Amino acid sequence: MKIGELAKATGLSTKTIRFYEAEGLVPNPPRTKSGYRTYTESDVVRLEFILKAKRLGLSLDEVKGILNLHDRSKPTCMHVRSLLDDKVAQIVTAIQELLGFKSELELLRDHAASLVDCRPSGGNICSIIEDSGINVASSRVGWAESVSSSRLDT
Amino acid sequence: MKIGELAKATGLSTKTIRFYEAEGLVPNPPRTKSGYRTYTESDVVRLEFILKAKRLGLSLDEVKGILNLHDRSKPTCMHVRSLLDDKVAQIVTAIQELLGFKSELELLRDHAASLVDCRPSGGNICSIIEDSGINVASSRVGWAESVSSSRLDT
DNA sequence: CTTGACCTTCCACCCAAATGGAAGGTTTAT
DNA sequence: ATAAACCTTCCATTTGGGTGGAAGGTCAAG
Repeated sequence: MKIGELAKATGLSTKTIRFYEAEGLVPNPPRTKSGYRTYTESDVVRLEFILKAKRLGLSLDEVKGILNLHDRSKPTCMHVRSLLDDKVAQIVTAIQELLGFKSELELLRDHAASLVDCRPSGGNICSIIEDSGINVASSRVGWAESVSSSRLDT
Repeated sequence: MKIGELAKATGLSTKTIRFYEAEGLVPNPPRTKSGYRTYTESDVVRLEFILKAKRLGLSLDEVKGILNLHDRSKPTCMHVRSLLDDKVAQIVTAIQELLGFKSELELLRDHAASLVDCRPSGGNICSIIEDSGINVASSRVGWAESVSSSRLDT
């Protein structure tokens, strides 16, 4: 199977497959004498595995970790279970932060709705934001960040 | 005030302040005859405003939009309110997606815990993932993405 | 007068996960 | 024989929010 056929079989682009190869997610395939990559069914399986794992929210690095274990014939299930546990925990944390943050924003929005005059009374730029009681010193820089960043560092 | 003092006053680095200037978030400050940037208290206020708005989950582009309105003396509150409304809506969507995804993962994890033997029965790499019923064709590529991407595009 | 702390500009690089394109080689069908 | 379709490698770009460093100018204290 050439790379284009593999691409069609998996729905990935040839670019992406070569990218995965460069990233070490798929092994270097044997080449024809003219240099073309040749693949087998097992490569389809492997790429589909990668797609499923990605769909589960695993990063390419995490998928790579699982595949490396597999390739060295070590059991992957414990590893995968703890990865999944970590993901669930991350999601729970994210949901909690989002809920807290949502009520913070709603409070603020309702306060804004109650302002008779839109011009700031004391604040210099926008009283909605400046009267918000938001602590500038806080390290949180946008709620999205608490939710991304999924590396587990081995 | 020189840039280093402004940095200390706001907790930002001098790099970041110059970056914000390049991005149009803070105006070009007057310079000393030797080229040093000179700031006043109002720049402290402006940077603190930016930090607060960022803390509220607004992107630099969104903050810039608010500041531009303010600098042209147009009322910003309506704009800010709708920005806030949009953010709340985004958060609600994100929470719903996360909840759904969490139960998906939990199902999977519980299935994994019930496996007596860790070695895959039919799957080739990891039965937890390969038996997951995850649809490869799905376009979702990780839960984090549904939660990031906060542009509102005017 | 020199040391060290500060300032300037500009350019490159980080993260993830690819995508786009140029320049050139190969295979297949007509 | 030649065009279309495919393949190769390598390099640049994307997004967002900055960070690092080089090369050089300036300023205050001792």
